[in-house]
Amino acid sequence: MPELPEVETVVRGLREPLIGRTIQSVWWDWTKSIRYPDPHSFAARVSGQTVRAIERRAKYILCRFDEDILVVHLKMTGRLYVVGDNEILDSDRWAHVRFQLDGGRQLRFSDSRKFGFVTLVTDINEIAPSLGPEPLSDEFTPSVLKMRISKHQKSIKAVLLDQHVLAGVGNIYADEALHMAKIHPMRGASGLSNEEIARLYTAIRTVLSEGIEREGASVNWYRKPDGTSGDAQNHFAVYDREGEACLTCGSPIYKTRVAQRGTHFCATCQPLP
DNA sequence: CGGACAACCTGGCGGC
DNA sequence: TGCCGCCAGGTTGTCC
Repeated sequence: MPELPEVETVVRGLREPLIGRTIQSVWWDWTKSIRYPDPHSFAARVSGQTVRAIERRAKYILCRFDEDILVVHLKMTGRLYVVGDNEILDSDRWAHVRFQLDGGRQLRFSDSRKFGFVTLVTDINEIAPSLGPEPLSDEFTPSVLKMRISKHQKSIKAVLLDQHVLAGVGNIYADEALHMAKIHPMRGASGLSNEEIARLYTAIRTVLSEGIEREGASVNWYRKPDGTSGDAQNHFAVYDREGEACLTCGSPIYKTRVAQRGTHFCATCQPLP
């Protein structure tokens, strides 16, 4: 899925068309895309509510009404977008949940793989308790990173993917950040030096910020709410570049398996001790 | 606690 | 062209 930069891009793109709009009705064709409450209760409760704010927490999209919060997780292939009156007949066989808005437009949750979901809560902690800090927030500092990763014995890659340690980093940006910080993904998280942690801190913030500036990475399914692609995929240093030359040293990029995830790295820039 | 793996699903791609 | 196996941005739960 979309990771932090992609979700942030979706959130920014939805504010203009959604804030101030009132949901009139809800249509669905896949019950499990609506996690809570049951679809009929969900539709009844959402109908008549007006969108007051759109925010992001980790990889969750928060659509705030007066009391309730509509939470959306895109998982691997989810999309959230608004179609206008003239495009209302556009077909999207994967748009499993559709919110009819006042003014004639429609908010769609589309998800070919059906891993994602929409749900209704009154507090984000109901679905995502104990999430780690936002990596781009002021509360995230090198010492916070050190404190949070050093208590884990597993690989640094696995720790970066753990949303309870740090919220929002996924498989692509974990590989990119580790390459930028010159740290091998299989290094033990508790064995990193202060200097390495400082580099990793800067690298995480840099790759995520650049990802947002480029409006996300369109690998496969991700699209911005307006339907166009982001640009971050054209700037990957290692992700999806197996066999190609490292942009830093020219050595071939290797792909392996770490934490059960495809993992890309440069053995020259990111040596194991 | 950590690691391996299955589940949840479908589509795209490479190989034969 | 057709079929088959494998891979995929995430998260959660189970088992050892």
